[in-house]
Amino acid sequence: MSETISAFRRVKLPVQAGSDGSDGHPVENLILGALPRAMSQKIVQKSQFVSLPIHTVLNEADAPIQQLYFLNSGLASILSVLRNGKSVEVGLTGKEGFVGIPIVAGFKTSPTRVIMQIEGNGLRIGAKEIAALMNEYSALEKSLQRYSQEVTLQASQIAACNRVHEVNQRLARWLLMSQDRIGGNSVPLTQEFLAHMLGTRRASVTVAAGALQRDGLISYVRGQLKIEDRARLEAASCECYATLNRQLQTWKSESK
Amino acid sequence: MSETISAFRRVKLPVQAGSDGSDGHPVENLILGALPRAMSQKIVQKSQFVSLPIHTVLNEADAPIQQLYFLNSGLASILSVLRNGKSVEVGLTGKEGFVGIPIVAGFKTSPTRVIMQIEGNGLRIGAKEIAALMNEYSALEKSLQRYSQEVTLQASQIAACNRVHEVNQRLARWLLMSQDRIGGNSVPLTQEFLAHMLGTRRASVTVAAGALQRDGLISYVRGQLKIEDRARLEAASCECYATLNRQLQTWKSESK
DNA sequence: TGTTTACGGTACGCCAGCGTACGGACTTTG
DNA sequence: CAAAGTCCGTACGCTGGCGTACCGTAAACA
Repeated sequence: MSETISAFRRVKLPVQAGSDGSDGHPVENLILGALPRAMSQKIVQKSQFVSLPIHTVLNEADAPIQQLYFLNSGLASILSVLRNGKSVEVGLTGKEGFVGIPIVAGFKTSPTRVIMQIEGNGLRIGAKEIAALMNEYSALEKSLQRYSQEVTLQASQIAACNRVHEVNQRLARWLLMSQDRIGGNSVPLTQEFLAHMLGTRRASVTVAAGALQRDGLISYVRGQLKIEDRARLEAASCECYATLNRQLQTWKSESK
Repeated sequence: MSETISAFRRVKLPVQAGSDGSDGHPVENLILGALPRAMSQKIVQKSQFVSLPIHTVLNEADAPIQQLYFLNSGLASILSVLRNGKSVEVGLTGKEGFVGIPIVAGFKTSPTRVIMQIEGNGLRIGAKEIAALMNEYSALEKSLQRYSQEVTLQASQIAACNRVHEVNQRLARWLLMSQDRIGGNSVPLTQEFLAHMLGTRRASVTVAAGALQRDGLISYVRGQLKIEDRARLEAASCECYATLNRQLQTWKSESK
């Protein structure tokens, strides 16, 4: 792990023209989509459409959380940052969720870094604005709380997984989880960054991914990874993937 | 790890006489203590005082969460349970918090097991009752939400810690965290269960604890562990302990 | 076009921790 | 008091993964 995570560059977020809420940009975020249209419209009005290139930092550790993001596409990683610059992924967010969880409980800072792992776009809204909207719309508040709980679940499972499962399995789990969140079967990601996600060496990823490729579960070339046989990839993964999904499913049915 | 975690026995919880809310049992839980007296009184009225012997299961994984616990004393571990019966601790709760987090977000089940690691007592209240009270008192709801977020923080940090830090450091961290939660400097716990907490072998704990004892940081005999030199124990622990505390402190000041 | 950078394959020595097992000391129970 | 159980120390072989380093090839850039 020669290169520290500080290699992530800060990128300016281009605010797209026509992002005044008057549309032009379809909202694909699932939390917003599940809200009554009047409610989500109001949120869209108060927010800006932003492109989110790879490695964009959405939240920096210990920095005040100024805004919240609803992703439409792409994938963000929630990272726990260690003193030596290393970091370990503790959660994954795509269009099914939002970024800026501590805000929901009324906190203004977070000890975790959130970065775009696969480029995409989304809606950005100020912390104050969303707080006001949460007060106004209890349905919004509830669904943000629910998603927070889902991320807690992820973190818990990953905590256990990191302790007891080996790289091969964790890699398979990560690929499955990311595919679920971005859709499609192509994951544009280098081994270097996969290593950061899994908190391991790049060389270990090379070996693990090599084995998966040899067996025909995945294929890849220079930062373009493709899932070839999802069923067998699930079999190669540790139980954590299934456990997580099962619970998310249960919760989904409970909240109806 | 010859013995699986299923060795935890289910224990009947004796409901103490005089626990009708008319007192006799002082409330030492900090969440309840921080609420306006009228509010906490109401909660106490609706709940029962229970003794919680060691290894009592407060929540079983995947089982419906029937009640919520406010501990007055003792220590509970939140465990992620794996298929092979092993389990890994992802969080710690004492009198500063409560047990039954998913309820706050409206979920009825949890994938984690919560057990008493150090005996104590607390208040038990039905899930429905607390839900009703949360509706009535937004201050209660807020503080439960805040604590949920603190547990998420724990899980995240532990996820990273489990990945990159070694047993010695993790053991020191665990001892410090538990001391913070129970007060005093004596931790009644065998190496066997410490191993379960840290997700490692008992033999590894023996070695790590042996080193700490040799250096005079702790001392122990047969399940009675004592912290002798807290300052040096902090130095022996990984950064995770300090990081966690710093963030909790920050949040405490933010929520004023 | 040639040069630089990014990405991935491989290798080597090393070690923390695993699984397992045995034995000694203390404690509880009959 | 003996027997059974609990708790802890220690040991041994083994391996997954670490740190590091080097090299080939593909892509990006000047």
